[in-house]
Amino acid sequence: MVIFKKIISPNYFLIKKFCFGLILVMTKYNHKKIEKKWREKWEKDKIYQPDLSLPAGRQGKDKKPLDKTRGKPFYNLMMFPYPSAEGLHIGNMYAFVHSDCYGRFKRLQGFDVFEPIGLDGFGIHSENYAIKIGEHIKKVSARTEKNFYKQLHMIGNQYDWSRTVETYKPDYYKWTQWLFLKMYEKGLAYRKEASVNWCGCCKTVLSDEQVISGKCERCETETEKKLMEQWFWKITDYAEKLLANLKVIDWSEEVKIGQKNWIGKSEGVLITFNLKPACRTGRSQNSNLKNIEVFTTRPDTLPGCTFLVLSPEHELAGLACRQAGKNLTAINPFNNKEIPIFTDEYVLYDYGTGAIMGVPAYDERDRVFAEKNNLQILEVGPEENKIGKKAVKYKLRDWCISRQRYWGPPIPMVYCEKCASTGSAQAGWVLVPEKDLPVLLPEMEDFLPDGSGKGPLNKIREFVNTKCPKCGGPAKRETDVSDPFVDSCWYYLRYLDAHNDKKPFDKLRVKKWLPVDMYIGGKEHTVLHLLYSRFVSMVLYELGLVPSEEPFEKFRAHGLLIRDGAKISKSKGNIISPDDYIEKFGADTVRMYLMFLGDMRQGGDWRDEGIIGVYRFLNRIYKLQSKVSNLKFQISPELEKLIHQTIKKVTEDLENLKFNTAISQLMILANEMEKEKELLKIDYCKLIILLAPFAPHLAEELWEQLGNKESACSEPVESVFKQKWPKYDPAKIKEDSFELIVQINGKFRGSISASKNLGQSEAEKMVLADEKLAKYLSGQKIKKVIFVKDKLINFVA
RNA sequence: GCCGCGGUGGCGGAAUGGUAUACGCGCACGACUUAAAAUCGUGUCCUGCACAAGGAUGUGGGUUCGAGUCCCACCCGCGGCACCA
Repeated sequence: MVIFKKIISPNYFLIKKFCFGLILVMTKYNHKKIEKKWREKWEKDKIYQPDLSLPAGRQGKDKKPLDKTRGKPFYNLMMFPYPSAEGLHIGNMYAFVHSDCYGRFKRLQGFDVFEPIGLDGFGIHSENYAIKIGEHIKKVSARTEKNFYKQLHMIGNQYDWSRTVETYKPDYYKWTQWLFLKMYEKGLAYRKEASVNWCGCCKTVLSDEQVISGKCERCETETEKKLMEQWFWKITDYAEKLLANLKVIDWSEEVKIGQKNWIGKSEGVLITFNLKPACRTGRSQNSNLKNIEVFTTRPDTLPGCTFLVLSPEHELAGLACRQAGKNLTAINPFNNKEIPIFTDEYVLYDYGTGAIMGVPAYDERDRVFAEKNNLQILEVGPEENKIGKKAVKYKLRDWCISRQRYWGPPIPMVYCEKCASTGSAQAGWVLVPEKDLPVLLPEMEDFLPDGSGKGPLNKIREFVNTKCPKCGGPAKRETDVSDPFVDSCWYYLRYLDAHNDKKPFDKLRVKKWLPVDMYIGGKEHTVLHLLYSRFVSMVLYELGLVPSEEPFEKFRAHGLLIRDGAKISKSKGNIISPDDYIEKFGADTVRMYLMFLGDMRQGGDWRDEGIIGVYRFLNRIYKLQSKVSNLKFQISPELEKLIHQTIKKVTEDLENLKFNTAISQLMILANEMEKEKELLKIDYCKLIILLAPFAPHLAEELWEQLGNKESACSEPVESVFKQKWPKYDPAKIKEDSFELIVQINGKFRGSISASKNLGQSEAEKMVLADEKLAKYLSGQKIKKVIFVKDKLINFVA
């Protein structure tokens, strides 16, 4: 019996599987075959490569002339992924398909669309992942690159695959280092001491995101702050411009607010407090300071100032009181009263002047401090005064680009003692000249930090010991690598000239394509990537290398994709790999479901149950083809109107990135078309073009199949993406009748079909003539009638 | 604590101050089928026998002829920032 079961059961399942498969073939379109066919065709015909020739009239003799058949350049950019694990997850896809759908829409509208892709592979995420799985980062990167690109092919986006960039390849980071050169030459790169997070157990520097509530992410040891010399870029010089330009760029409002708050401009006053004369002659000999300057936005509260507080790093901090005492005192310039000076950590060294005036009556934190130290709280009213001078301060800090890690571009600087002593180089630091770039990231087996506090590159003597480019003497290389945000702040430029080893990007070419017309990405990048990119673009603009200060004309943030109401994360075990769904339902279904499940700006909730709806929809569209007739006949006016309404709605929704409602409108049209016995080919063609940005593979296939039949479509049979986006006829949408909403006391009681431009008295008569509606009014004393033309009538009793 | 975004059926989600719940999922019933799956059709916010009448957009107020939408206060969820004087 047991043996019998063993024999029969696999066969039984095989038979079942076969039958099921057969039915699938009969009732479903073959997405695997269709999608593979079109992916290959798109790539073979290089159909998505834009015209990157130089602007007309300015190209050299041997450059090919501008192809006039292509449209206006449209740079459609999406945030390139960082391959931190083996493969892309559905959250990455979420952003990419929306962006691609928009790009395809623009292509159909006749633009010459440039839509590139690449990998942001340098950085701590990738490095940590490699360390975690115990494999060398280079090996891991090679593997993830292959897999990421495979997945990105599968989703069917219209990428220009001839211009991919990977930030961790020498031909890319050579130019990241070049950017450092430019910054340094312009006086925007400098070195200073700054604190880093240090884990004493792992003996390594940690990034802020690796410190979870004061503890090391990996070993849970309490982290400490360690002062180290680091490289900075002077983004603060551009604070005002970064702020001011927010008014002219078309970006998601929330992101602009985020940047504004991050820049944190506040206008106030610098007030000088003289130290008490006795103090100066005494213990403050080692400081030249005769006074303390504070920054305040409330100079009118000066009368209530009863003490000063210095940050612990302040020059005079050592002399001030740690507890109530009178080591050092100052004079309040408003009332000449002597007030104590304290030191406390609640005052930040790098904001304002590193010193504040304590006004416990008006400031919550000052009051807490005063109460703790039993200080006087003076309840006096604010009073306008002219003490101090106006000043503007920003929260924005300079950008620390140093990373004491391995997986990044080495900062192209050399330290030369000889040049330092002769004063021929600023503090001994010498730039690696452009001709010697790239400074290659050396191969190393063990790229874990060595515990010295310096980066892992410090372990390689051959790398560190070098010749000074200036004097030729012995010198030492910088062993820090740069922040991955440096890689990503300029990648959109490199796409345009991805394989040029003579220069980072072509000036004329960027002139043709920049600024980026549409940039879609996550709002988690509100303040870092998006601010750094703007800053660097401003610098390049001043150098005359790019055509505009702002890199991204239009930016739209998308929301977070969650699953079953929860954030998608490994620990929750709810990670979705797009591959399985693409295998089962096809890329078109996955694309469309991602766009259908919610508003892009708000994010969405992926439910496995929901994807079937979109799958059914695409199959219905496929089957509709059998209703297409080659005969000419008059379609119903209702359907004709719906077609025009759909064109209008889908066009407007796509322009406003409302993909979800655009799809629902397509569903409405398809549902109506299904009810027809026959469809005009020209109408079905319109539906296919409208569908194309969402489900490109299926649209191409249907377009081709239509072309094999006779006539009707005026356009030649070719890629559907070479067709024109349909236009709607406003006259066909115009209604001559409408449903008059009837309200009694604001409550909906019914509606009457009426012709447009109906007058109020006419409308009242119609309501009274309606038995059902009139009964609501009988016995009521009507005080007032609100009449909104072509919309509603409201009787107020 | 501050800033931003949100809270609508069983679920994902629609709604220029004017018919709340489009579209989709699920569910129920029906058609096709020996049967199931697939597909198609009908119905589906709640209370009610009702095509009678009410009640529902986080809570409480307000403005308005009329509020999911505008204003005020509060509660909850998500994301970001942490003493920025």
